[in-house]
Amino acid sequence: VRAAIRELDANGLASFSIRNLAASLGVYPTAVYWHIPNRNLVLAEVVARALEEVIPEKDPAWQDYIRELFLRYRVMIKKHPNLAPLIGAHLIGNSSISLSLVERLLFKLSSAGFTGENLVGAYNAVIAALVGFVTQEFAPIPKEDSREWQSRVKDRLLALDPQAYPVLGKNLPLLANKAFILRWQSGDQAPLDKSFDCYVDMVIGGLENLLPPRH
Amino acid sequence: VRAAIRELDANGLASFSIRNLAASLGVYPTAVYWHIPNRNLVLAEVVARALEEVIPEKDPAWQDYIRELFLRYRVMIKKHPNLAPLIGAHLIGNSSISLSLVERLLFKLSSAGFTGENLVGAYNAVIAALVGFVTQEFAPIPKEDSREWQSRVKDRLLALDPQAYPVLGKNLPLLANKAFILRWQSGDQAPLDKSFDCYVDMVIGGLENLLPPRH
DNA sequence: ACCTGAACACCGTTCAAGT
DNA sequence: ACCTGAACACCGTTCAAGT
Repeated sequence: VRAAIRELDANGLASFSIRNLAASLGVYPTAVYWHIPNRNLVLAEVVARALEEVIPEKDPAWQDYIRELFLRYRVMIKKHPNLAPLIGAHLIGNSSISLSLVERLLFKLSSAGFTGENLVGAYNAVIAALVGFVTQEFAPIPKEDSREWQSRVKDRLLALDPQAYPVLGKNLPLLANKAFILRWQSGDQAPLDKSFDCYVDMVIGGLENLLPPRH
Repeated sequence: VRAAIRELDANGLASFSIRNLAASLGVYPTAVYWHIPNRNLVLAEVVARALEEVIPEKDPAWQDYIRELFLRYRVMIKKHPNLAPLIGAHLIGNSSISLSLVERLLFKLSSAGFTGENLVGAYNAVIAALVGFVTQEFAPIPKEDSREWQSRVKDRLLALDPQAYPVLGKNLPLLANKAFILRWQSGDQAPLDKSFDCYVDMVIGGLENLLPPRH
């Protein structure tokens, strides 16, 4: 699993193969299959290990717990950006991810006042939000033809007709390479720090808004 | 592009190959390369085409516009669940996605009162939230060993120690296969309708909360 | 203009054989 | 217990050749 993480950090998910993993361990590809049943289970273990360090250690008010959880998740992905699509867009990890993460979050949300169906809704909303922003922020750019791809994105923005797209045109300097769909670099090159703070505020504010009225 | 969407709907992203695409068109694999430069550009066009139908047609208050946008995105992904990871976890689409989508959303957010850096923050928060939930809801399960994988997820939940995980244990019937990390089916089999509504409320409430005070 | 066909450098995985 | 080695059915992409 450690070797797999090294490989993923170095070469990305698209290039991760059992054959490369074996080579990095100085062993024949087929030897790996004595230790693990298949490629997906290697990735599941990688995801589980990475998420271990995301669980907050402190135990503050629920709002701060959630903020801390979001920040820690993003810090982890900054260290391992190539894991972003794996956690955010595949269910592979579900068989291995620690249930402590889940229990702790559920506990915090129920202490906030969510119960029953509301607890489920709030939990799902938090997990979705936790993973959603960062998955997209650190989504990989196409590997083979990255140069051409980057200039296609960039050029069509610079050549944009401000008559046809007035708000976009007016705010282009603020948006170019700093907003989703308008970026030609991923989060490791062009992080969206400010927007992420904004997003976390939105999530916490929205959750407070969702709380059933105290009686 | 139409043939590619058919292939993706039928067999998923993992199985999508230029060779299969060519076969479905009754042609040699290499013939495809006369029409498109590479596999990624096929996928970029697919993403762009799918997102066209997501733009709301009506022009209501910004809160309802955003709700409509979220609902339409989810309806589209319900029709093409295998596109979820492509849009949510890769930047491939950025070179082809229609800028009208962006302009319309920016216009609505600026009409709500967001300007400058706040506009960027709100825009990024909305796009992240829009794609985040649905990407995870419809994330594919491992293809080859789906049976074993499903029972691994299911069995460890059913065998869970309620002493060690009290909140999780107590709410297990509400959570099993209905909450992120605790699911063994994807959104096409086990949709998270209620949680999604909850999530949209959270996002809109959070955005209102984010608005700079009127003067 | 558009397709065939051979070729190259890759994959995950199985299975028999070694030590 | 753990690894080698051959093999199978796949990939994306290039390049020369056909019509």
